[in-house]
Amino acid sequence: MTRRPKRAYHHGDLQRALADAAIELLAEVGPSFTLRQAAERVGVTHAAAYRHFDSRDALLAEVSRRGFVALGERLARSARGAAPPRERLERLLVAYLRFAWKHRAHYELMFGPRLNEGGRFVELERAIRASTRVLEEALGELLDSTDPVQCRDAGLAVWSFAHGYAVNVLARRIHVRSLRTAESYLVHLVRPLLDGLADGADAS
Amino acid sequence: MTRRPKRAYHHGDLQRALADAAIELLAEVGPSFTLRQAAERVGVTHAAAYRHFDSRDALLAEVSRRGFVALGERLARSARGAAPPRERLERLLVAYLRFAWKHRAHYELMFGPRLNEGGRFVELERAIRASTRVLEEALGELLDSTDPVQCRDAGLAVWSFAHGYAVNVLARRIHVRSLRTAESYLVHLVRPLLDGLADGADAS
DNA sequence: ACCTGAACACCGTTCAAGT
DNA sequence: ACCTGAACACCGTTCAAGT
Repeated sequence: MTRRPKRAYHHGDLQRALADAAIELLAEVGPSFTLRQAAERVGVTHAAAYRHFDSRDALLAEVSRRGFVALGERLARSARGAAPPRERLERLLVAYLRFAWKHRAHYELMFGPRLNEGGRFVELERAIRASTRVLEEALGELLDSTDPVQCRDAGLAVWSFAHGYAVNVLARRIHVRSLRTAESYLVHLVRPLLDGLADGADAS
Repeated sequence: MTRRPKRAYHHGDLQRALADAAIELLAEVGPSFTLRQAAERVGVTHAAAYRHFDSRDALLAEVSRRGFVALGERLARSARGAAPPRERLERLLVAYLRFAWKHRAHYELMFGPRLNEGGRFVELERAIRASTRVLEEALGELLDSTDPVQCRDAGLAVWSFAHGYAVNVLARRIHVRSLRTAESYLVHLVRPLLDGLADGADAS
């Protein structure tokens, strides 16, 4: 489909506009934002949304997908500068935390109860996998390994750690005064894990 | 399951009955269960719920609190048998995963967007802290340390890891055919972290 | 093809009134 | 003190009708 240049939303890409509005509302009023609010923000009747999304959950899934795409981009950019793998990993983790911190509600939606039950929303799945690829690559270098299984395991371990930490920070179960504090505490806490991974690779 | 209108509830502990019903509904229909459904299950008008809870969120907070109490009990019980700290920790992690697996929706609610914003719900906070105490104790033994800061850091690291792993399993981002498989994979993945923690304690 | 208007069943919350 | 009945504003979803 051809994209009309700078038309009003009504004639242009309403699907995209609704997702944009939903992401804004997520930041402004939280996860209980309404399909009708999103439609109103775009300047369209709420029934119009159903031309582009099967349900509110389908809209949420698209919002979630866009979140993973954005997260993947941040991670990739943060790892760009050439650096020893150890430092690269720490930068990745910090970038991960920053995303969760700055897009709190969006992040919580991404990791909330499953939006893609039943195998629908294949694109969401793909976006998730792509977002963690950078992590596995950096770990491959740290472990000096090309074994995909080993890299996947390590990637999963580090990702799980980062996510669990982010959740604890967002829920204020960790008392930090600023994002900066949370960042350095994360780097501090993850050190044993990275040490353990690197040593384990040596031993084998 | 079977609708049984319990006459006794009306004169008894309606607050408890509503929370019970909510937990059942969480398992049966998921997180979008309704305050009205809970009231109907108890055999009471939905307006009656507001005599015991300020809002639906308050009911959710109570349900969450009860979840953390239950989780704390499982963890404590799983660690009871005398065993080397390493094995004890692995049992704790397995018990943690089992809880998340068996009470999926309840667990997701517990770690979902914050129910206790604004410092209300102090009891929820206390239940959360209590549930992780066993973890810190076991880590104190592993690290052979009584330094509370060190134990808290280690506890936070292991807890973050366990939570992140559980979320990835529940979201089926990790492909496991059974709970048993998920358990042993968890033990496998967490090994580097425990190694790193133990080694780090030796070095200092 | 895309959107509107109107309707439906349902929801959280409130409150005067019953017991 | 605890609960009911009725009401309010709002929601997700559907669909015939407009353009």
